[in-house]
Amino acid sequence: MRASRLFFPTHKEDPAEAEAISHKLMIRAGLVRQLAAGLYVYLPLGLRVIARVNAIIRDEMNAIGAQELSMPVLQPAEIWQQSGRYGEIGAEMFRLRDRGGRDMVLGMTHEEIVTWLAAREIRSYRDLPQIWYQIQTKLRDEARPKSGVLRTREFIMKDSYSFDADEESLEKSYRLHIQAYNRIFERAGLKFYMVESDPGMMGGAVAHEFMAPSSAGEDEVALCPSCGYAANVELARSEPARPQFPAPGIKEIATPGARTIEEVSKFLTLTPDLLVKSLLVMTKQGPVLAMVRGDQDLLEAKLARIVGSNRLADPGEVKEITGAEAGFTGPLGLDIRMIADESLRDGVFVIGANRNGFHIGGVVPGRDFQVEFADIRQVREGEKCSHCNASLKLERCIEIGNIFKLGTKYSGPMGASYLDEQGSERPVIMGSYGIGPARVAAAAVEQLADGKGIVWPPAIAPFTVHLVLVQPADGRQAEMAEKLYLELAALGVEALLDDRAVSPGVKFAEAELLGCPVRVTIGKRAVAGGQVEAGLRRGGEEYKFEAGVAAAKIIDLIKNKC
RNA sequence: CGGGGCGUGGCGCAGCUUGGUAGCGCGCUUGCUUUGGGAGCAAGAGGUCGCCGGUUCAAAUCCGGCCGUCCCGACCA
Repeated sequence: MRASRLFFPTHKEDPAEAEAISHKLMIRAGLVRQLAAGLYVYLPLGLRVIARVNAIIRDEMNAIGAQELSMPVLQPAEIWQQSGRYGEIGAEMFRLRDRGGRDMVLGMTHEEIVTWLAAREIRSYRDLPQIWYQIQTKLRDEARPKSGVLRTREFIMKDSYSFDADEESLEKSYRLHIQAYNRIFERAGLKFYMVESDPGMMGGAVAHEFMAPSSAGEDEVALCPSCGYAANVELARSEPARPQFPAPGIKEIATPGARTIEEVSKFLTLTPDLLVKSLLVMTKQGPVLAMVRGDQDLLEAKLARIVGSNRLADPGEVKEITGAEAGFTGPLGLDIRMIADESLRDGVFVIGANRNGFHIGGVVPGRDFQVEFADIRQVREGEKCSHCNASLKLERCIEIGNIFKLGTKYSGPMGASYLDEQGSERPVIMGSYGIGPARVAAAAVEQLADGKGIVWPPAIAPFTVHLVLVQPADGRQAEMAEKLYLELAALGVEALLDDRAVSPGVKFAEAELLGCPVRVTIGKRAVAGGQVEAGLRRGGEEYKFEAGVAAAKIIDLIKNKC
């Protein structure tokens, strides 16, 4: 491709609306343009990157025996009613009517459609197992699109679905996906982890996410450097240090004006881990008292898994239910559901007295009041790993892929079943697996970019070689560059030839901004010395090659150093 | 959905407090010069100041409403 013909509008300055590095650079390098919140146009260079990511995905999906197909984005609402998700999912799903007044949706994912297909076409255990995939557009009316292409309302996803006769076979399909995903992300040049994740709305019991560490990510994962335990903080477990507890023995203590953990702890000269933080939350089944240690934070996602969706009670509700103002809430005397974090087990704590200006000390949860114990706290950096006792690290990550064991969540209600060897009808056991190609690209930008621009991993770079022809007007330079460009093409490497009549400074700066792995310079020095210069975008090493053998040498360089 | 910021030529911004005929840098066009690190000189083109309404002799500027977009939070198959 010649730069003189390539549409790649670049910007010198960061766009005002961008915060994330990938967002700034993908706009500056002319990869994407924003149409509206969460809607992006992919320009030629951006699309080339996505196409290369997709090619890797296809390659590795095909390698595990998956078969590509394509399913509609526009879907009848009826099918979502069958699975039950039409009612469960709220404003995040785009809903519309066709001209005949039929309710339709724009697909946010394709479990329903693929299960519909399986229900009709899979009949016998002989038809199993199957893995079907597509690379298709998804639409979600996101509450908050953000960070460029990292969270958008319309995006493409590689989604695959496995169909198996039993759990054991599902395990195989699941493992095959793990294998494929590891290869895909390695080939794409990313640093990533596979972590345990919350199955969430997908249903099913087991799920993992593939996470690319980056400060632009929206998720946080807990990692054990010693045993390899890795989990999304939404479900990560840990062993917090246990304080020295005082002797038990209930006694009321006046704590005038001390409401927050900090104030009470200061007033009583006790460390916060000797206090109980009692939070009144409102659920569909009524109020629930959630308790964590004073030094810890409640993780709402964990609580939600036990009590369903919930919100913090407002001050009026607290007063009505506990009889005291927020700040003095505690479990004693309340006749509502109570859930305490596991770290409150076997300890002696100070709790709120449900009486303004008072707390109660010497309380033993489970003995002095009835309570369910559960893990409802947020893991903190430095807490001990539950498996090996090493210190956990927390890291912010971009979710680039996920895998779920669905079981019969969809096949059951939608009637996807098969006849086994004994002739009895059984539901198909399913799995669902996603990858976001745009997130893979953006994560690569986030992880590798430097002050000058993007640094693409070779496998997903828009071009592997960026040929800078310094002075196109100089016939000898142009001839050398053309020759090398054609030689590279003959060897299977499509280069970007910068044949534009712009100043050298612009060419070099833009080459760095675009981030192709190898930059080859042909200017007056090349004409005078018969050598071309090749430089690596990553690391910056420079090489000189005799013009006659330059193409072969550049190929070697790509193979060995990229 | 709650909180906050921003909306002025293509891009990045100033001007708004204190109302009076819209400015800077980059980019773009033309010419000449230049040509290994975002060139120089000269001459140009390009703006309903997000939208609607109000106040005023007069509104980019003050007031009200709406819209868009970004950030934090909630949410997130």
